[in-house]
Amino acid sequence: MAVQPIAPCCAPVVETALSETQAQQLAAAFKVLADPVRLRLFSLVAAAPDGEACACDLVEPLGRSQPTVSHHLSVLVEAGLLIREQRGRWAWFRPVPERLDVLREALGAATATSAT
Amino acid sequence: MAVQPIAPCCAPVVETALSETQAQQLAAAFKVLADPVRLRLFSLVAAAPDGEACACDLVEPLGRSQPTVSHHLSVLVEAGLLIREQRGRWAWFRPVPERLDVLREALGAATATSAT
DNA sequence: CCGACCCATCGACGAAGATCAATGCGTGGT
DNA sequence: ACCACGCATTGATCTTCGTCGATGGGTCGG
Repeated sequence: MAVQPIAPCCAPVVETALSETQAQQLAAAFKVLADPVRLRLFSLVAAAPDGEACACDLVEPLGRSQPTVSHHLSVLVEAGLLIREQRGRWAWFRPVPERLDVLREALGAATATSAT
Repeated sequence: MAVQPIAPCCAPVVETALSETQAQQLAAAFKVLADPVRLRLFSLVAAAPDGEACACDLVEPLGRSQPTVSHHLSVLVEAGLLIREQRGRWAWFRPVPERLDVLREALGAATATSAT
């Protein structure tokens, strides 16, 4: 997918208009999460009991082929959302939830729901 | 793009693993924002001085053709991020920032940056 | 009325991406 | 050494999506 690490790029979208460059970076970041397989992969790893997961345990629950899962894992690693660690013949993945902060900040502050 | 309104679907991605249906809904929501033109459109409308913007003022700053801008505006409206109001021959758009709350919540709570 | 204007829709084209079968490359057990 | 295993890479296919030119439907001014 030609992915780049998710990096802070801009003030909240609701406050100031984005430049073309800022919009491209933000869109690329959202594009990483704009796929159900990648979302499930990240959530599987992030919700794993030990804070890490083996690739061998990720293929079956997704119902996709092994190359497809490997591809999506690479995208997540390149985006900085996952860290890959090789242990013998197994590849283990740990989440980097701080990378999500960039996107959350770009979405702006939470809207007051029941304020007067 | 065959868009559906952005709606709450799931707990934060870092806490519990997403089901296939939840992942599809979330991915669809992120896909709406995974385009630089749509991001700039939304930010232009959201940052407009009067809280609304005319479509006639959105074509030129984006550098895209009028049909393209109209298409992206439709996607944003179908997703519930913008509201379209027709006034004579002009189409005015207002942002619905609350729709972003769903995505922010799905990203989970903010990560403590300098906490001890 | 008639023409200018704004905008949505249609049809088509090209680029990007998701997917899989086949293959290659390490690693570890026997 | 050899083979089984786990995973990445390649090549190819099919779908999705962004884009634009052309067109059509309303709306306003003269």
